[in-house]
Amino acid sequence: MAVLPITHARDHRDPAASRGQQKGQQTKAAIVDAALGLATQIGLEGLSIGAIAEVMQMSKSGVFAHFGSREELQISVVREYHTRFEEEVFFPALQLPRGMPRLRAMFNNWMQRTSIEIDSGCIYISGAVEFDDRSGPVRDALAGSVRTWLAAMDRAVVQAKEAGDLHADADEHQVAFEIHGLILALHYEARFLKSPGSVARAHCGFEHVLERFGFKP
Amino acid sequence: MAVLPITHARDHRDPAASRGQQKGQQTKAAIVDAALGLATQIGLEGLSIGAIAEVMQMSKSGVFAHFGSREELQISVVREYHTRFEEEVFFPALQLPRGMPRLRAMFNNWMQRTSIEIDSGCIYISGAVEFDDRSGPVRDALAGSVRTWLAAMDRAVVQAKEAGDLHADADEHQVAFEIHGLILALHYEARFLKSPGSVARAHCGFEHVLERFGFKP
DNA sequence: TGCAAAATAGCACGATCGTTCTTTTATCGA
DNA sequence: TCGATAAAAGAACGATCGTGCTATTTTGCA
Repeated sequence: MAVLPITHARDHRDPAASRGQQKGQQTKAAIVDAALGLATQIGLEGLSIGAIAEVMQMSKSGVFAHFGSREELQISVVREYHTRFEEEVFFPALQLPRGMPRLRAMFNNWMQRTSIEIDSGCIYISGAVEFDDRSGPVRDALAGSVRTWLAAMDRAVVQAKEAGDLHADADEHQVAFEIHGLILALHYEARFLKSPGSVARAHCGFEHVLERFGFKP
Repeated sequence: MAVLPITHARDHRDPAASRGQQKGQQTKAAIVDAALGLATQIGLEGLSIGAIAEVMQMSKSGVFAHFGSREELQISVVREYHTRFEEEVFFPALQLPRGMPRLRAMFNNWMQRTSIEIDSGCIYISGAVEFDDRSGPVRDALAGSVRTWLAAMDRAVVQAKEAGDLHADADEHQVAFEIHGLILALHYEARFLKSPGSVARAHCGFEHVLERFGFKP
């Protein structure tokens, strides 16, 4: 389905780029974008081809044909979210030197994204609830993305230890665990309970974690 | 199924109590029990009258008649969960003296319930995701229950301050916020990511929070 | 500009959903 | 045990779901 014919001329110049410019691929990207917007609000399981078709002003079958199954659409959405998360949270932090600057940047970027997601929702959090006792490719894609990010957090903590910013005997995943908890509490209390001041509490909690594990400002 | 016959004597003594023992009320309680079991696994929104009817070996309309709407059924499930949560987590902790013993008990009971819910799921967490940008009576019931519990946590922290177990200037909801984060991280990492050692990390994190806010063992 | 192929639309399918209405069965006091 | 009433079943409804199949339209190169 959606077979790409590759002409000689295009093939010569830049097959990947030309492929990305065909109408189909462009529409598909737009569908994934719309689907991601819907998924952040109503969850991956709440996604329906019909609702996406309405948003896109397309027919159900027109949308469907790009993916072949709802599951494949969900996976595309997870991948798109992963890409954006990396671009927004992870990559900018890599510009900063290892150790405390980068660790702080990672947390701050994560927090900022979560703050935005107080309105729009986060599929790493909603997806975890929807797929926590299921199996299959969607769950695998989701868990893979989250694990990748948490592993990056672990590495950032290790680097902070190596830089002498945190105690050498600090358990890196304990630090990451407590930070993860702050993000989850922020999302829960701000998005569900609508309680004000959650962003400040998460920031405050982050400082506590750093102090506890040896950071001296 | 499992019918309790009602004697005259009962009826004479307390009509209200006997009414509660009529077949219908008993069946309704059994339905709510089954529905709660389902909801912890697939969420409140995943609940379907048909699935409950199958579990109960009843007809759809037989189940439906007890509630009048799916929404009313969901609310009943939330209320049942609230009751059980109180009985299991909150009331036992009230047996202990105010201050650190009670605060510890509340956290430990909460943790233990969350540990069990690694297998069964927690509707305070899944429900928060499902209803975070919706309105209506189900959301209200859910948010009300959660707020009640978090307020009890706040009070327990205040009492620990009054008992001199925590710093007098500690912000009680900051403490509760960080504790809440630990519970959420435990649930996330254990239930979704299946990563081992999460229970120990939550325990460890709790001690860190206490230390940070002035508890000296 | 014409033509193959890709992209999209249209339609129908079986299933499941919550809900309503009617009918049958079970319950329980008199 | 009878009879009123509560409880449960049964059937049907409109809606929506994912998905297949077959037209139709659009695209993009020769």
